[in-house]
Amino acid sequence: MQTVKCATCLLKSKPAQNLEDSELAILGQSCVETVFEKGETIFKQDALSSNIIYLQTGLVKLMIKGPQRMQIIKLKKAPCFLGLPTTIGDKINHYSAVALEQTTACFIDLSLFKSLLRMNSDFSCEIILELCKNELDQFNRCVKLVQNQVFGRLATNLLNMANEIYRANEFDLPLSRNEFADLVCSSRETVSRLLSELNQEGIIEIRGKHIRLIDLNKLEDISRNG
Amino acid sequence: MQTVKCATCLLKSKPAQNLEDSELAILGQSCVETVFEKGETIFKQDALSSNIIYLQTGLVKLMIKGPQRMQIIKLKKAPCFLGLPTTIGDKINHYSAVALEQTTACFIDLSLFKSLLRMNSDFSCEIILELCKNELDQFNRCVKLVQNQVFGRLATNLLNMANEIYRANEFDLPLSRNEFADLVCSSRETVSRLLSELNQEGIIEIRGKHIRLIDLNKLEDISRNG
DNA sequence: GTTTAAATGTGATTCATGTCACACATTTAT
DNA sequence: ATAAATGTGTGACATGAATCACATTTAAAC
Repeated sequence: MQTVKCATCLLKSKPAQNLEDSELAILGQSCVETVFEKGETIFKQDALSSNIIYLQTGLVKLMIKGPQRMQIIKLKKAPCFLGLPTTIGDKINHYSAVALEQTTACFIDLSLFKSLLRMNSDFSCEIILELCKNELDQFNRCVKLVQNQVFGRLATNLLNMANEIYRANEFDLPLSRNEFADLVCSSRETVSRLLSELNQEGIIEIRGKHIRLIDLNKLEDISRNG
Repeated sequence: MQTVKCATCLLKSKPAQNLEDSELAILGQSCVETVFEKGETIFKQDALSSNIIYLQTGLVKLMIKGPQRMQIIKLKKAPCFLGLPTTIGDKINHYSAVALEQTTACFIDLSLFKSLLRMNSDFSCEIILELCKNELDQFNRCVKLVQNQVFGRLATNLLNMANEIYRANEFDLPLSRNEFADLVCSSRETVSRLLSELNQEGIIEIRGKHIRLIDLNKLEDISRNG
């Protein structure tokens, strides 16, 4: 039964914890679950969209087309909602989402989502809170982007993956060097060079995509002042 | 009577158009109006805050402390709400707001604001919409920041002021060269140089702070591809 | 009106990082 | 298994823009 499924699955997300059984039941009726393999596009910039996406499991990159090249604006890890800012204003996606590993996503009809917002004020307040947090994060990302050099941004993103995504100091990079460059807003060559340098100085250990953060203090320092 | 005042003033903002008379009356009771002169700080990063600010008239810069220097993240023109992202999560301001011209601001108690969000779902939906729009804007700003060079960002911001803030091709820059540099994420010297250059090429005309945009097409072009 | 301080313009210099070039490795297709 | 395609490391070089240094203008203070 889909109703049950929604109740057990969506409840992992903080805003949805405020939804009542009856509301979850409504959700369940128009909630479609889909599995995406690594590399598959979940939604695409400039395409029409009338869904909010709830990311049940997996990892996703959000990408936006710039004047020169594609850029990764952030990584999103399940459980979370995707595509609120892109869907709720007009019906056109202003960025793309691509799976970085096998990912389960539920498509929620936008009008249904909106009526949930109206029905349950605790739910909508949590959504507001999350949006506010996102905006702040984005502000800080911007500031770092300008005032730190590539070295600092690289360190920041490595730490971020360790702390927020994998919760471990050893993990496999979910991105190619090229994608990593798009994330830290640099070029493939520079990223490659700087990773080697960190490796030589014993701050990290890197073998292909596998990475181990060794000297966290030094990384923090580079992240702040680099 | 304060109640009347709120009804006539707040209604200019789109989200507040959804508030009912009774709700506006509640607002009026705990809404404090203050006038800020040019240069005065409305709220300050790292300080405690328990207010949402409604900007009635005027122009404000939002600034954030970076590892090296202060940076202007955006200009906000009345009428609008200020400080949602900074206040609603925790109680600490994550950025500062400073008046760029004489500005009238209403301080709204946060808990009151929150209860309005709960009471009136149309209101909260409009707020969500505005937050989503902000996040998108911020994404795009980030992308431009990285992929355009200073010339392009300069042009973008000039056009922005003409179109969004002053709605005229001739206006007085509300910022010093230093502040303008903080806005386009560059240095005072570079901004000065590039403005001179645009002036010499007859794309803009500049005399001190007074600026006139002449060749809008060329500016658009620089804004896109510069 | 004179003095002082702040804001601005412009040249010379330096540096981080993007770009080009190519070798090598790894994956995918045939 | 071999070929083709894609991803990666590293050197050489070019360049946008920050920084330093100083002249000059504008605004503020007395």
